[in-house]
Amino acid sequence: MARKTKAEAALTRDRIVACARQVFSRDGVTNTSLEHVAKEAGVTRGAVYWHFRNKADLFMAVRQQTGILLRFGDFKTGDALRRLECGLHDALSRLAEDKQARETYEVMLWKCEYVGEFAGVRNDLMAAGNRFLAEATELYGEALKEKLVDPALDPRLAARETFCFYAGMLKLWLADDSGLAVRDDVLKVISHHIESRRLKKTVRQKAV
Amino acid sequence: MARKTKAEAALTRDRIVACARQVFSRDGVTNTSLEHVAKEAGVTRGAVYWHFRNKADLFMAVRQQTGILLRFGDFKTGDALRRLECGLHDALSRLAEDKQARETYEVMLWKCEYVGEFAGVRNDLMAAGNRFLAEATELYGEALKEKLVDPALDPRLAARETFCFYAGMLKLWLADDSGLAVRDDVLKVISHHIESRRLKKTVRQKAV
DNA sequence: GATTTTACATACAGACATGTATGTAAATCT
DNA sequence: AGATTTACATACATGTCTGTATGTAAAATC
Repeated sequence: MARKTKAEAALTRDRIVACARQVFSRDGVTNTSLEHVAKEAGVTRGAVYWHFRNKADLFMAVRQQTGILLRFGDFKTGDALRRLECGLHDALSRLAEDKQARETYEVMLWKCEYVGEFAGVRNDLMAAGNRFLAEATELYGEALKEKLVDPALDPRLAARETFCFYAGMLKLWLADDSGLAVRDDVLKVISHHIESRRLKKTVRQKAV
Repeated sequence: MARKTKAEAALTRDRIVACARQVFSRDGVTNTSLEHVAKEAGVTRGAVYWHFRNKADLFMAVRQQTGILLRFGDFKTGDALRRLECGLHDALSRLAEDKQARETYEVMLWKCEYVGEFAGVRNDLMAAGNRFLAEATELYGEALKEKLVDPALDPRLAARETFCFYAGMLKLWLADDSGLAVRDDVLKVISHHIESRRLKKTVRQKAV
């Protein structure tokens, strides 16, 4: 077969990854054979095995092609609570707009078994979770200093709570057909979660 | 082969289900062949196919063998918020004590791909979720009537938030090795989630 | 311009899973 | 007590997936 140019090869690689994501999200990771992926991408398994060592390796590439969802650092305006809210808001909005991100996360949360070679992926996920926890703890700490929240609030617990909330929301949002109930008003639910912590002025002055 | 008595047959059936849960939780649903399950249970695939139509059917049996985790109805004492808290508390405690429940939920949340025949299971899960939502909404409504919470609280949104929180907490708690951080103080996080909604007396009287 | 890689396609061998068909001895029914 | 059904074990036929080995024509290198 006619050898492809380097640029062309990069294109087929990208195409394979994109098709893998699509097929994974349709059939589940374990159920999709590399031949299914290859056929979808218009190549043979030879091409897939040229670019990737095996399915797990391809799966990693799928994950890498989709960037991180949550970037608290992007938001510099507003107080700590608002920055938290904006971060979560932004993540869910991106999910709604970006089909690629949606598919990738659906695969990770609903169409993948974290076993064997994939157990490592779960550790990756949890590492990302720990970064979330650290950032959220930081932000709640700030909120405490700025007296935006009940002075008795424990930033560590609050961050863990928000983490659980976010993880569950993401998963439920992605449960397509059945998740529509949650999907309708995620943004409101997020605001509710964050804003319900905010102390009203009259409350802050007169409470206890 | 010597035909077994009805009682004996029921025992082997139970044994197959129990072993299936164990193997599922170790190797993932898609990766386990019915022969693996059979071998673990000390029978052949013949026995498995006698009792179950296929793997999906067996999986349903695994789910059914483990009862429902969350029973708000069991708690009659205390105000609405406390009953909510007790329900969540109880679910997580049961998870910590009951290995069977732990394995079953680990399979459902981490070791299963919701695709094809298993898409129906996800709908089951979401139906259970809707019951959760209904009960939680009810309880928040009560809390509102009893003036335990901010009168501006929207029970519907609050219930959805708690639902997301619970779903994420369950999933994170079950991420064994990596989830230990969350596991240590789930109970405190739950209390934090519920109690942070409770209006303090001085606040309730003087706010706005 | 000859040589060496590259980017695949094709071919091959082995493992494994599934569903069903068939056999069978004992439990259950009548 | 004979007939029937049950609770499996065994055997079979088939499809599928994986990894690797090999072939090849054109890029890339020199």
